[in-house]
Amino acid sequence: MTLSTAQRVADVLRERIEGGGLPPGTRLSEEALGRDLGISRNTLREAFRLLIHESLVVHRLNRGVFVRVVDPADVTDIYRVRAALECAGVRAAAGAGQPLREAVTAAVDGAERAAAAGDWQEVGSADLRFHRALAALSGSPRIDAAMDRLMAELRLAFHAMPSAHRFHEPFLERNRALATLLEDGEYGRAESELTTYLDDALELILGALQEREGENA
Amino acid sequence: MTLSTAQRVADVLRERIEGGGLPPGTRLSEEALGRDLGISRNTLREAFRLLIHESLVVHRLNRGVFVRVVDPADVTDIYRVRAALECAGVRAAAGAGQPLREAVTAAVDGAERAAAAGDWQEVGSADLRFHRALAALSGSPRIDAAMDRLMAELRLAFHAMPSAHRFHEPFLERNRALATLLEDGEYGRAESELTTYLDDALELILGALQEREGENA
DNA sequence: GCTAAGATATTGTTCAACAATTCTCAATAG
DNA sequence: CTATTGAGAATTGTTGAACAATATCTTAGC
Repeated sequence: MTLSTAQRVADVLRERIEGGGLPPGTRLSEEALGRDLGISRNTLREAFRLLIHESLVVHRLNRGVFVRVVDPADVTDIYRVRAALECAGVRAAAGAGQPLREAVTAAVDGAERAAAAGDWQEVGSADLRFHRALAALSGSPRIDAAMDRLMAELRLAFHAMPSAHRFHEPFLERNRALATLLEDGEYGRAESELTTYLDDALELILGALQEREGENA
Repeated sequence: MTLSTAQRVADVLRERIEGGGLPPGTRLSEEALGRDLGISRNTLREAFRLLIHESLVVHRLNRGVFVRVVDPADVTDIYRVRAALECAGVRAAAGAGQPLREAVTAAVDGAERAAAAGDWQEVGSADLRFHRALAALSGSPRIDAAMDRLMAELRLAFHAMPSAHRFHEPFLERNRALATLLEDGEYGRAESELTTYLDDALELILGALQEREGENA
């Protein structure tokens, strides 16, 4: 057995959460879930710890674990941190190695290919890879890890987005523009464009969240 | 009891580690520690997970957990992230609220008072507060949390520093200069000064680590 | 001195029982 | 009718034990 039971259970729960089967705010009862999955409470708790580390769920003492709720304040904060890390990457681009710079271009290429094929889910993945590649230009393992956690949190918020197509389409062109600016060494302009880019994306998401909020009235 | 057993155990271990009672590289035996602290292995492992999340200890599969060893590559990476977060704070200074800006000045004041009193340990604490206040200008809870983790990691490396006095003295003046630049709205100059400041500090620490490395030959 | 097989010790995983805490909900006082 | 309180139910926290998997140490043989 190369994968522990707890890991497999965590995989199942991760799928259910990201698939929408377990909506944000849901309480994950140890007894009910354990009986459902045929495992002991202790093993389930071990699985919870893995998901807590991914910040997919949160743990409240003596109250249990709940599927993470990402509210507008969280999304705003996530974009603040992204701006800091991705801008730092852009400013480090001049001194970054060739492989790191190529990863940026490769992500944009992938997004355009996926868009041409109409695979908008893959466009979304490529977009995440693009932004991760920007931050990775710093060459910092800690920044890479931080970006991964931020992206995992964002995925939860994306559940509220009505259409991946409509959300990602306008950014395809801007991704390409950013990549070109970097290739041309226009780091200052790339940074200011990236800043407004992130502000625009944040506003789109916040708008979608607010609309969805209105529905529950 | 408002704190879980695991949390209290984690607190005890954190103190022992930061106090030097458990030097970097020490293996934390589950059975021995559990017997020593009067808790079960399961609870101790829960405490370990909290410390792992703070990156005070590391876990190696089937080998147990060890007090974190911070090597030169780690220190370099930590300073890369600090540069990204603190510079982001400086650039957000214009839009930051009055309390956040006052915290920066207050930290510099505190450091100077402590230096005048000859309390160099307190100078070190005030210096950390100063840099945390810089990053906090972004107004981001996630950035605050990240800075706390980075500082905790750095404290482990500081154990290798021979003299807090010699290390901190030259930066007292530069802290004041930075705070003044911020008060005067000279954000561009503040950022470039901060960048060279962090580079200098990194070099000092790396030098000290290398010296200490030489001693163990 | 070095290698390999076996013995020992430690961590990984799972379980079931008990303790401590929170939650539910009806009864009561205002 | 609302707010409070308290007993009981439901849920999580903690423990100790057992067994499996892995690493480390010991020893025999070359």
